[in-house]
Order: sequence, then structure tokens, then C-alpha cells
Amino acid sequence: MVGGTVFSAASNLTTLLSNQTAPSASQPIDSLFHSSSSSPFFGSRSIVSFGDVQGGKGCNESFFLPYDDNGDEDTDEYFHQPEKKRRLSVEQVQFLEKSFDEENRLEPERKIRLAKELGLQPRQVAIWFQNRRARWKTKQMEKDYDSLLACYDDLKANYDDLLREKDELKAEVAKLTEKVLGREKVEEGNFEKAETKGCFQEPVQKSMIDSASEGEGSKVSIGACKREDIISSAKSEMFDSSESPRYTDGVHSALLETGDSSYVFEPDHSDVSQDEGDNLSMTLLPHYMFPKLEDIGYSDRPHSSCHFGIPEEDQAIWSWSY
DNA sequence: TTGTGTTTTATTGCCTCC
DNA sequence: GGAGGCAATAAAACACAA
Repeated sequence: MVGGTVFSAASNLTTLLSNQTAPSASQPIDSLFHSSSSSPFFGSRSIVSFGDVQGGKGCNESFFLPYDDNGDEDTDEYFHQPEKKRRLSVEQVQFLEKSFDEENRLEPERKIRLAKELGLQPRQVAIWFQNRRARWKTKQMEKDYDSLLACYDDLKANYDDLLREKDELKAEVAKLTEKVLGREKVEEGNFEKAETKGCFQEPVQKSMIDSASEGEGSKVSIGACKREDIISSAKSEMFDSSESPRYTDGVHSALLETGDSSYVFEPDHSDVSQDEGDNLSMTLLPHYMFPKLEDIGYSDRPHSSCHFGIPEEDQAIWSWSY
């Protein structure tokens, strides 16, 4: 990159020159880049001379040799040394962090101003912001990942509960059906007996059927009812029963209130590909199972909105905006 | 002291926008 | 076409265990 090359050359030169001189003597060189010399960060710690970066540890010390200490020899040495990276001072970084918190984008004027205040090259400030944005993004992705993982765990637990509940309901339906059929057989036997005896007359049969279909939620008197009627009555009895302890939460009652029992009685996909969890097929799951992330406390980023892609207008799965 | 992993600073190449 | 942003990467600086 052209700019980078120019900068490197310039900073190389200034570094070399500053290494030849005492810290205070480097200011005239700095002023080539910075018109202001009143910055608290300005002077020996700028791009041209990082004297005490990180408390003077590491090779920064070697970059800031004492003025009266074999200067000429080192001058030649450093003239042939490529530009080295130097870390910004704690104060500089703190200042930049504060500025980044205010606004993570740099307008040209702000960049110049910050550079002046910190005694850095504008390009250094720009690079710092760029790298800082990259770090922020990485952190944000980690956070997002954790949140999504938590969401997934919740959903999977919910899904497993529903599966278990569905199995229980199925078993109960089977049990009731069996019971009803048993009684039906007995009644059929009695009916045939009675019929052969001729003690059943038309009006009586009709009244039995009427009473059976009238009594929603009541005990169905099983006689000449059709098998389908009986089963459906049993089902409605089962679901209408206020004694049932299972539907106490909003989710389940909402499920039943829809009047759409397909969630419960739909063909059992889970039995076909029952690798639970791994085959957690979002498309098979009802809407209520997918809370918005905000609803579960995930609102870290103002513009983020992860809805897990569920039916609400068929939002795309996993897509959210920054 | 040294090897190794992590963090920070800087470069490069590509892309988008004006 | 130039400026600025980003991803990928290099390399220096740093931390730390052995």
C-alpha cells in the first residue's frame, strides 16, 4: 500500500533521528507531523520514540538509548535496522479506548485530532481503530455464540419435554381406546342379545345416540354409538378435563386452545428420524417454541434481532442484522 | 534462559462507495 | 480513481511455564 510505505519510510526516518538524540530533542522532529506539542502524550512516547512503553520493558529500552551512551556506533546500527513495532503506552491506549467507546468509527477530523493529542501518526490511530474494531467483532461473535448456544439448549429441553409429553398422551389415548373398545364389545354382545329377544325398539336406540352426542364432557353412555363417536368423545373428555395436571403453563394451553390438535396427533416424524436433538427440525416445531432473543434476555446489541427464523413471516433462520 | 502461546501493531490485497 | 473499510496475515512484543 502506498500510504503504508510512505508512513513506514517516514517513521523509519524519524525513529532513526530520534535514536540519535535525547528525548527532549526529538520534539522538533515530531513537530513535522504534529503541530501541537501540548499533548500529555506527546514527546518521548510518540511514534518516533517510545521510551517507556510498557514500563520500559522489553526491546523498547534498546530503542531509546541514553543520549550520551555510544551514540555514534548505534546510529550506524539503527540506520540499517528495519522499523520495529512499538507498543502504545498505557495512557495512549486508555485514551484511544475511551474514544473508541464514544464512537468506533473515525472521521478524518477526529483522526487528526486524536493523532495530535496522542502524539501519533494519523495512520497509527486509524490502524488502531481498525484493529480495535476487529477485536470487538471477535468478542461480539463469541458473545453471540454463547447466547445462541444457550438458546439452543433451552429449545432442545423444551422440545424434549414436548416429545415426552406427546408419548404420554399417545399412551393414554391408546389405553382409553382399548378400554372403550372393550366396553363396546361387551355392549355389542348385550345389544345383539337384546335384539334377538326383540326388546330394543327404534325410539330407544335413537334416544341413546342423542344423549351420547349431547353430553359433551360428560360420561358417554355407550350403547349403539358408533366407534368413532366414542373415540372422539373420549378424546374431548380427555382434553377438556380440568383435572388434567399437564396443561398448566401457557405453552401447553396455547397449544390446545388453538383447536389444532395436529401438534399432538400429527404423524410422528420423531419416530422416523428419532435422533433427538441432532435432528431437531425447526420446521416441525410450533411457533411458540422460538422466543425472540430479546425475550430471553439477549439484547446485547441494539440492532441485533435473532428470531431463530421461525414462522413469524418466515424470518430467515439464523439471520440477524448488526 | 528458552520455548511457546497470546496480544498488539502494521501491511497487503481486495472491495465498496463517492 | 482515490479514500476508507475489512479480512487475512506477518512480525514484534509480551507473558509464562519448564
